[in-house]
Amino acid sequence: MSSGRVSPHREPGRGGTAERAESRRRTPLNRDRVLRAAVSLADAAGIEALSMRNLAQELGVVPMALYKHVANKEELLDGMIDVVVGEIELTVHGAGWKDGIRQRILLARQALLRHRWASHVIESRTNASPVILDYMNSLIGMFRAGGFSVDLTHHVMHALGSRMWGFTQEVFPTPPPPTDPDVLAAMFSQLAAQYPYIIEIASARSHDEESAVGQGCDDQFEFEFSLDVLLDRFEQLHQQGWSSTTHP
Amino acid sequence: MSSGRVSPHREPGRGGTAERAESRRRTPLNRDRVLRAAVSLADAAGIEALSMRNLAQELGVVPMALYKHVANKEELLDGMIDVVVGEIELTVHGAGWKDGIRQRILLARQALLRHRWASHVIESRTNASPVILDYMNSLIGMFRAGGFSVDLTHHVMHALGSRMWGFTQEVFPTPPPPTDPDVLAAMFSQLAAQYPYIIEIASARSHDEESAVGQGCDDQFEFEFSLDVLLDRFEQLHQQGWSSTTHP
DNA sequence: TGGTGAAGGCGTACGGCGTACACCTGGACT
DNA sequence: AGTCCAGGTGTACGCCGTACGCCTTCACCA
Repeated sequence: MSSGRVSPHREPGRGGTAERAESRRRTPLNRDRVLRAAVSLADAAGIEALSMRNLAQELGVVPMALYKHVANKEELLDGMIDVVVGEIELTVHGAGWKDGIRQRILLARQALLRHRWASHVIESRTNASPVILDYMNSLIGMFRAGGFSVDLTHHVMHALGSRMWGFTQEVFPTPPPPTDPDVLAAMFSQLAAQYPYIIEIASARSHDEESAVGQGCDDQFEFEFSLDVLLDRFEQLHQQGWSSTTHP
Repeated sequence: MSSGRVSPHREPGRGGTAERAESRRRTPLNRDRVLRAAVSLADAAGIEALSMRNLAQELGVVPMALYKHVANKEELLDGMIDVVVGEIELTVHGAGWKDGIRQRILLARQALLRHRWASHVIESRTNASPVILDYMNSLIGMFRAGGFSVDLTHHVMHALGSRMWGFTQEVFPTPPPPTDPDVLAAMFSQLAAQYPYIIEIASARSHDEESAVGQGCDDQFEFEFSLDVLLDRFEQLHQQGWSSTTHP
């Protein structure tokens, strides 16, 4: 694809007509275009396909050209996270801190879900950019506005952890459900003997589905359940005036 | 280092005396030794220093030799996690599900803390080994034994998430505290203007310490706080007979 | 006792990665 | 007209995981 790409420097390209064709890619690359292209590439081909070389090719440019706009790949990833986090809508809905925070986090979740690689990348980041700090600061502010003490807010933010970005690390393995029904049945009975409780749970959540094992859960439900567990308990602690000094 | 290493194949080595010197490394490598060495290497030098080449060198062997014992690096990482998870003490302490689970998870945390790379690796795994399934199965069993319904147990395990391994993804950036006091003060006032709430929190938790900003939190306290938030709320939901069908 | 087969270590090689470094070029500003 | 420099180029280096074929060793059995 995009086979008609030629190095623009070789052609004088002064002719008014030909210039138009080149104009798009001679627009000097800038940091923003690089980040956006990186996000698109990761969206389309997965984060593991995002190499400096692939990204450069996508932009019709030689790999080293990127280094004029980002210091290195780490900084590229930081910038990509900024783009995603920047998409989080910061308007406040709902009444009261609890509803407001709930809605805010669910909006964050939507942004993160549009870029499935983002949760993995965000967890690998070690430096917080202003965009990240803005988000955190405003979230903290919502607790404070709800009357939470500085102390409680601090611990509560820790307890939220990565859930403040709207995702839960899926440490529950959802292995590929084998299609062959015989194989599935055999595997099922063997697993049932060895891991009865896991099978019990996996089988139970067949509300609508009759397909016994696997099949995956309703991620959105699980997320909201977990979020509410946290928020509801936060509320209780707040109401009973919890403090780390009185409850060590 | 280890300069005296020579290919054993070149020397007949039949002489009884010289054989002893070689005996240690001619002990045929096996999967277990490979995994253990990998864990040690990651412990000592960090997970990013763990390459097949480095690991091979550590074992006095050529890189490709490892592939006779592990299929590829992914499987190596899986195996390393098995080693770590296998270190989790599965004896049950405390009375009642809540205490039992709390203790169990804190023991898991200890194992994970002995291998700081493990939390990052465990999150990147996509396949659950029998060792992992064993741990999960037994944890689920503790909820069930405590009278939790299959339904509630399922959601509760999701809510635990990676905390069931005893770690919390530290999405809170603890940037390096600049040593120069002047720089620190300047940075402080600038941050205070832009992220007042963050600064408020960061400054507050100076119980024992007087050093204003940064400095990191008491991880263990934060972990236990978060764990208790979850377990306490789980208990309430259990007592009030929560069910996903009645509380959609 | 000699032959054989498998287990396990070896060597070479390939394609991909991030990126250091020197170079070139076109356009803006003096 | 001359200078500067932002920004794109080309080459090269040292890592990485790992495919493939070879060679040694040794247990086993005829």
